[in-house]
Amino acid sequence: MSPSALPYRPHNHDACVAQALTEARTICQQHNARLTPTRERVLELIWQSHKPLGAYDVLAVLAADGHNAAPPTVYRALDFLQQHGLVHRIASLNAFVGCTHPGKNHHGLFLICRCCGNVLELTAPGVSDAVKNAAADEAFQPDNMTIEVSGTCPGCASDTAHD
Amino acid sequence: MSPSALPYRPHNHDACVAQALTEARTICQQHNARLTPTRERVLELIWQSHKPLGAYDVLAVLAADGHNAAPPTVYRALDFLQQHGLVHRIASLNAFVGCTHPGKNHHGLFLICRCCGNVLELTAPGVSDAVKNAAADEAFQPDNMTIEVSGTCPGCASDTAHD
DNA sequence: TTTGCTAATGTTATAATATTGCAAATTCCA
DNA sequence: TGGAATTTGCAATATTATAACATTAGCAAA
Repeated sequence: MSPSALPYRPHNHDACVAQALTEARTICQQHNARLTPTRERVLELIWQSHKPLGAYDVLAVLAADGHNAAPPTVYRALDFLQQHGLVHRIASLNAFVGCTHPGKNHHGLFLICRCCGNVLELTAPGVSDAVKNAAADEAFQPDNMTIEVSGTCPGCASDTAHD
Repeated sequence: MSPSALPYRPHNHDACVAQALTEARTICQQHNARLTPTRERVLELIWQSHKPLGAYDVLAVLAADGHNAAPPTVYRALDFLQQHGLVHRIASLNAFVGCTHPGKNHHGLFLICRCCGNVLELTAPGVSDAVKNAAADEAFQPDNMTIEVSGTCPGCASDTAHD
């Protein structure tokens, strides 16, 4: 099994989160950026599952935490985390997931399961190359790409198979 | 020059619109679907340029037309047009563009110029295949893909080059 | 021609997502 | 410590999208 297939399989998710936070601290240090308590908490919340979380879902948890937060609080934290490559925004869902390859320079491809909602982030060089070629054919200079595929993950496919 | 490079070059855009409307009528007939006046007007508005138009931009024009329209009017028309493959929604912009390959079964790839706002839709089999392969490697069954690339179009690149 | 069905539209309200602008507090560091 | 820059708090508002229900138009069978 490829390690990237994690979200679709049982795994020790606490370890996932812990690792994400540790990596985030390292990266922020390297970038000389401040992973403040709010930012760290938002990152932790985003990482609570492999399902994308909406900004207002984050906001609700912060409120439950007793944090007196307003939308800008959340959007600012999310902007910061995106800027440092710690979370990705899934445009087709208006929601956010933790980046599973932080630090590495990459254009993610996201496999979004319609059934369970989990998102798997892949680094697919073949895809980025194909996109770059297609753009080059039109003399277009790409600087950012959004590639999101929705469908059925292996887990959900096997579940429905014997319904 | 490939014909698909049209949006980035001067062209007789009225002809573009006229052709889009004609094709739309044909397709709706084939689908046994009704291209009502509101739907046709919305399609025409979407086609007024190759820049994506927001739902509320459409709404504003309808209002200026004297049409007593509310958001659902526009969203319904847009849903209809999307269903019949006549317009595409650009997820990263929350906006809509006319489909330049209506009728053909395709997954579009969109090149979005940050500078002029024009969008070029490509049918790039190499890209879809690469995405399908990447998905297959994870045993993921894709059913819809969003591929949006933002960057600089050739026209804008040459403009800024001699600034 | 009426009746009844379905698709389409009108209408009001509201939900969900995101941003602006300014003031206050905190952190950095010289 | 003092001053600049960053971060946060907060209120208001902008933008995008949908829900729910009433009404009307198109069309075919009785």
